[in-house]
Amino acid sequence: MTHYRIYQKLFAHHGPQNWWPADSPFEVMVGAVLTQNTSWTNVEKAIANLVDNQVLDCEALIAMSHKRLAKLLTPVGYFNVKATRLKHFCAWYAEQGGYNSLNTLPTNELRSALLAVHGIGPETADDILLYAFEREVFVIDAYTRRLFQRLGMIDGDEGYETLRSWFEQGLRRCKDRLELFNEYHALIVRHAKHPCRARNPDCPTCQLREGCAFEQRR
DNA sequence: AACCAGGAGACAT
DNA sequence: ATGTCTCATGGT
Repeated sequence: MTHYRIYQKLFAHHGPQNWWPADSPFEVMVGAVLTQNTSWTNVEKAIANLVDNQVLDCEALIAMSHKRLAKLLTPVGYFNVKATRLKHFCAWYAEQGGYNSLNTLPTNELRSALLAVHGIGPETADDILLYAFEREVFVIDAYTRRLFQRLGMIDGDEGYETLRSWFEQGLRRCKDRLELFNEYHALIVRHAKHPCRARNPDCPTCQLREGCAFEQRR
């Protein structure tokens, strides 16, 4: 089964996901940091806190105290770690001249620049590249590993870069890759949250098993 | 009441 | 290069 075929099945079953849920590229970046190992519903609460206090803004986040920021980030957990990471990111972001300035960089350079920021790892960097800077980068996360492991297409212990290039190569000839990568990653997350338990020929997991085994506890 | 959530860094081996 | 630990709230 090809990468694209699995995408088609996911799309047929779940429909368009309209990611990333945010009102601006900067909000995408903030959300990308806050959602590290954290459910999105908790991130929504923290972002609402930032909006309510009028600090969903690069300069405002830099200016405020660590203590106050950490308090607003309470719902996401790891609030001390994430307050530090957000501040590091914002300082870098402002220093680099903001969105338009960074957007002039080619994808590879922008990616290494992001990875050099404390608190931005491969997945967060790729979330930002794909959903904020609209670059053709395939995001790998734990769901992606588990799904394709259960599909028997990978071992599951491959390195991040290995998997990313595996997906990007597998989808290299597809048209509208930006939209494809955007939707594909969102669909994988959707499929993890809403596993299909019935026999469904359009479900990439059900197709191989009786009942959707993906994300089934024990 | 354990378990997981749209990970990353520090540190030891 | 490859494991293990920590960070921490909120929903199931």
